[in-house]
Amino acid sequence: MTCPKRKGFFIANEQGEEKLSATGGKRGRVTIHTVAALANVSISTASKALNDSGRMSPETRERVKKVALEVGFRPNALARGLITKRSFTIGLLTNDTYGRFTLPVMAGISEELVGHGVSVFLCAIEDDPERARVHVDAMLDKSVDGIIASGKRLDRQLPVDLSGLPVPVVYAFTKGATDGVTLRSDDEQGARLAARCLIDAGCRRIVHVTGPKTFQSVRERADAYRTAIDGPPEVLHGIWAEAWGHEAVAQLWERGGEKPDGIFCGNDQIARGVVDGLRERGVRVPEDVAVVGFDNWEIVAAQTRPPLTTVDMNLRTLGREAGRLILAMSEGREVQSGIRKLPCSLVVRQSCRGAEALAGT
Amino acid sequence: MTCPKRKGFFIANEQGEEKLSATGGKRGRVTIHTVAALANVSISTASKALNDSGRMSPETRERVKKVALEVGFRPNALARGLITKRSFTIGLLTNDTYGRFTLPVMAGISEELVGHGVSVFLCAIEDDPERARVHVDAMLDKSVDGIIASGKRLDRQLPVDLSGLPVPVVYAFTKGATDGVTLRSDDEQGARLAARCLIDAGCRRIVHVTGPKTFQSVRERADAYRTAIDGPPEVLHGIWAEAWGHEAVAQLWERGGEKPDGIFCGNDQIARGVVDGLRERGVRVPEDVAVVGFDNWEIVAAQTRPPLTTVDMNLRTLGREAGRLILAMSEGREVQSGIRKLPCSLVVRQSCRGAEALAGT
DNA sequence: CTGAAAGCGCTTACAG
DNA sequence: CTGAAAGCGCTTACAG
Repeated sequence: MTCPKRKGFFIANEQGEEKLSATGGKRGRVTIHTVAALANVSISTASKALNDSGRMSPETRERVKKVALEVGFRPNALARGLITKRSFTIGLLTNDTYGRFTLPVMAGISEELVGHGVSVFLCAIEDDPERARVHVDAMLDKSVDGIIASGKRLDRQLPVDLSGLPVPVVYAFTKGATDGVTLRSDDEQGARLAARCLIDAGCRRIVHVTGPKTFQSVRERADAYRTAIDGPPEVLHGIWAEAWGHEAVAQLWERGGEKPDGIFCGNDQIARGVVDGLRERGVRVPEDVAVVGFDNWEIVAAQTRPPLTTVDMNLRTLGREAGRLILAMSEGREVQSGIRKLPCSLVVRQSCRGAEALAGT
Repeated sequence: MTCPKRKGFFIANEQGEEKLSATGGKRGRVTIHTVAALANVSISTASKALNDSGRMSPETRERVKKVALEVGFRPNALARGLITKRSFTIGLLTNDTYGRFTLPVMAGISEELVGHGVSVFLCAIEDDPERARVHVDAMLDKSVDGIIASGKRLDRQLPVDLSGLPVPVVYAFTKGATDGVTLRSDDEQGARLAARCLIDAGCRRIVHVTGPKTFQSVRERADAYRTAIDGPPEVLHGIWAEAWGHEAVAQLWERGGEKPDGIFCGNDQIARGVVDGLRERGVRVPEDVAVVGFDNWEIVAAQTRPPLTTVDMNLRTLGREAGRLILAMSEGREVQSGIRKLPCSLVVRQSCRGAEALAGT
């Protein structure tokens, strides 16, 4: 035995043998003591070997790593976090019950972070300040490395003040602190994409059927639509529902005058109502009237007859970006504050085929 | 000064003063040392006072608690977890990308646990065994107190083996280990609810339009339907899509013979297709044909014209139950293994009004 | 090149 | 009734 006869040794070796014989491990996980004992080094050296820190002979480092691998050693994140002040966890706060926006964002965040060993707490707070507070406190107790606040409107804040928290915060798809880091989609650019698609499809008279004017995104999309089209703009405001799509078609077709040959809708639900309304009137989509939606909400867009051409806000990418930023901030890297607009893209299905239609494809 | 002049004191008091002057707290959070120093007790006593453990004079206990409240002391969950072996975190593993099932389940879990200080890691694994492994390892590293595995099919397992893990596991809406604890909805009872509603509405010839026979839930619902109705059963299998609903209506109406006066659909998407198909043929719902769906997927059920009467699997309740169970197990309480079926309920909207229709309400 | 010691922020026997 | 000591499983100066 070349091991120094120190107190920890026998215990460690005991564990080691137990671990080697029964890899299930009932009496707790294998700790760094086991690895150190088995590799015949001190736990300091074991720690440094595994973290690629400190200086030691390459042989020693390799030997320790090999042993660690063999016994399936995984460092206890709680113990590590206590010292390093990094817990490798972050929190995602959301008030989006349906998950329409949260889920893609969450997928992106997770995608970006899981490779860095970071896990994500999901906290659904549903606009309840009390509950929000409880969740935030629970996360701070657990020393999260950062919090991503996500919502469903750009012009509303979550019902809890996240400024002045001892951890970095990134806002995604919700109104953030003025000096915070905020991520959002570029709705104007998205609206231009939609308008461009309709124009390319040969539409001359394009109407915009959208949601309540109180939504910032509604105003932005409408503004972009107004400047993007050639003819006189017409914006019809209503609620975010299929029924409003029907209703709008009824209004447009039951009044006198020229009918539109292109309709840009504020979201996919409205678009679906519009398409259904048109079909019921015997108006063909996209031959007589081309329609473009907004959101690319698969369940709505793909089931519409014909399937919707629509603007995708690339929420998953937005989530990845949020993950990247919160990681950088939690590692102490400087991140520029302000609002970052991420581009939308157009998903072409049947309801508007853009230039293809004219090309006769 | 009545404080013993021990080493920790000055540091603690220093922190205490900093904390009291600037409640923001930049130089780390306030620790139990601060509380102890300010309350003039040892940290052991402080700890016991705050945890309502040990014995001491009520005055001392109160004094410590008061100080803790004043300085906003919150125990570091990492440190506490290291000792008590409870991290007050659990993991939710899911392969349900859309969140159709996961979100309500998650809401229920969270609802049940947040009051106990437990936070939930959400891990979306999308049927990728590799990713599942990475997520599970990351959670074990963080010493989760338990894992809830949730899916979207009762007859499929998640792509990772969760048996033999050092933490308890509860399966929700997915196939679990044979000796595990599994939660699911009672689909047969749900189907009986649907059949009963149609029968009560006066339907004499009820057809079942549903999804692929390969799904266990499809078979269970179909079996329950067969025994629940009076007349000869007829089950049409297809895919889980609106298009199949249309198609089924076409098949039923374009062949000779008697038409159904009631249709029980395997999910809300199919039901929506059926209702749309009927309307397009001039068949009135519910007057000529009553329709009942399954899932109560708000976005589909409420937007259908007329809105769908449908079976709700009460996934939120299922989530709460899963939370309750995992909490019990993580606290070492015995929980009976096996499959637990939770009852469904019927949400009555317009497409089938059950007995009301006959009552003339 | 390697290890003993101190310590992260708590809890829990144990001693007085 | 209260506190000193040991320790959870690690990391990190520091000393040799």
